[in-house]
Amino acid sequence: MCAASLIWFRDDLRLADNPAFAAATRHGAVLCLFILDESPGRRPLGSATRWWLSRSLDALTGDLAGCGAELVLMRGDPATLIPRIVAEADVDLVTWNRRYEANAVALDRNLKHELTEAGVTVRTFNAGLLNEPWQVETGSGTPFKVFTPYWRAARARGEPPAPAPVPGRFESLRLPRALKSLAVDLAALALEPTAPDWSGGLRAAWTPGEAGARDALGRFLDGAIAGYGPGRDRPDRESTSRLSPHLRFGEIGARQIWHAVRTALHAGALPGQPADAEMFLSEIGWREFSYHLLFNHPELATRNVNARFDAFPWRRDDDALRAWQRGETGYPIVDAGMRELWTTGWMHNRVRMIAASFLVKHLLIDWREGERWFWDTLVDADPANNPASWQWVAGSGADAAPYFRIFNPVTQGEKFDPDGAYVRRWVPELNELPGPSIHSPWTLSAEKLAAAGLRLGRDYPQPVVDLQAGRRRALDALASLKPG
DNA sequence: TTTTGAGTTGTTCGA
DNA sequence: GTCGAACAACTCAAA
Repeated sequence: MCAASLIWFRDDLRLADNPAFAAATRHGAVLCLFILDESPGRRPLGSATRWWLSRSLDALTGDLAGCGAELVLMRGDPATLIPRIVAEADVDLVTWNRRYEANAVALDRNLKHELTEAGVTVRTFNAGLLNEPWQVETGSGTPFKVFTPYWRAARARGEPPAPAPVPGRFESLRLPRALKSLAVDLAALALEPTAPDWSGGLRAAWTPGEAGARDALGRFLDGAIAGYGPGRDRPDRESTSRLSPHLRFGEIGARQIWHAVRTALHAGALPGQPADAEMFLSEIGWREFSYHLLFNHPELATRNVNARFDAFPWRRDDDALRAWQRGETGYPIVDAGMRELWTTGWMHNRVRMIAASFLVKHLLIDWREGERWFWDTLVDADPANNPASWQWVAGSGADAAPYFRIFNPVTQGEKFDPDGAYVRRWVPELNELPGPSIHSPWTLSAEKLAAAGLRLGRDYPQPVVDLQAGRRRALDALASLKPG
């Protein structure tokens, strides 16, 4: 019989620098498979990532078609589907790129064991990370809990391997007739919203897929990476890479980004700004650190890393939570961010910190509420980044953030959106307010508000909480936690 | 084992 | 308007 292999695509929806895909093509005729993972215990994707996934699968289908191959789609539990496919299709090699969520790790491990017992070769790879979570450890062999030493140790391991090109010609394997009934078409996965279709803003903002990821990286290296150091804090500018959703689904890998940045730096294409490049690479480092945390804290999305926070006096306030979600808190920079999120499925990183801090500190609402909302609405909602970042903001995570770091949305707005251009874009009802006063409309006189055609409480909300009082309440709540 | 320096992203107050 | 200090104490990582 002829050699046949199965590549199981998951969070690695690309053809270049995809080691599992490359290994499958080298082995024999390849069956390309994606399963919408509905295994028990798997956290369902949020609405925005479902939309992205749909578009990304569509792109991957096209890219594979260009190689004369077909992407087979299924839904259900991979633990039962894959052995069945392997047996029916007479596959003798199965490959995939590793995942790091606890339930996915367990599923993959059991499946590998079962297939190996059945005489099938299973090969697994790292496609998404510079270093896998267990590869970076302290001198005493324990996981890191602080970013800076983690990143130092990661860097000390040297350059990541150079990315591999798209494999050359390969033979594709068709799905056996007996399995046809398991395959579904993309529409049947029902990943995209229909009634109503709210995805217009997402479509306008993004091009999911490997080619879209490549373009985004190219644009960033040609533009915003110069001056990234200070520029990345400016939501009023196109100052970040916008690669996060592409990374989320592995349309591009960290190794590819790393080497593209280094190459541009060496070629002198980044005019005298190694510091900007370094700053950007450290953002990739934060993603790596988040995966390190997720792997070592499997319940990162639901449990405080710092158990002392289990006693934190969170408030339940459904009205305030709803105001935050809808971008109606009365604090313009927060509302702008939440509306950018709602419209485009993405929010500038600086504004994420401000909006998250506002929910957790000023409103004293449990970080898990925010994490869940972001999980549902962000196109880049990532199982490691999202919970790790929320815990970082809340102070319950593994970091050294001083307790008194409470972002003031007015100060932050004046500092990082000095002309109010970002607020004007997403909160158009404030458009006529003059200069920096746009960040604190409640301080304006009735005359000035009227001149801008604005009545607070009708055209735009009164602040949902007083900043001074909210800050005081958060500090008191933090002080109530017993020292560990 | 003990010690020591350090820890992403801030705000406020008073001189 | 600008600037430095204060804001807790703790934990981490490495020597």
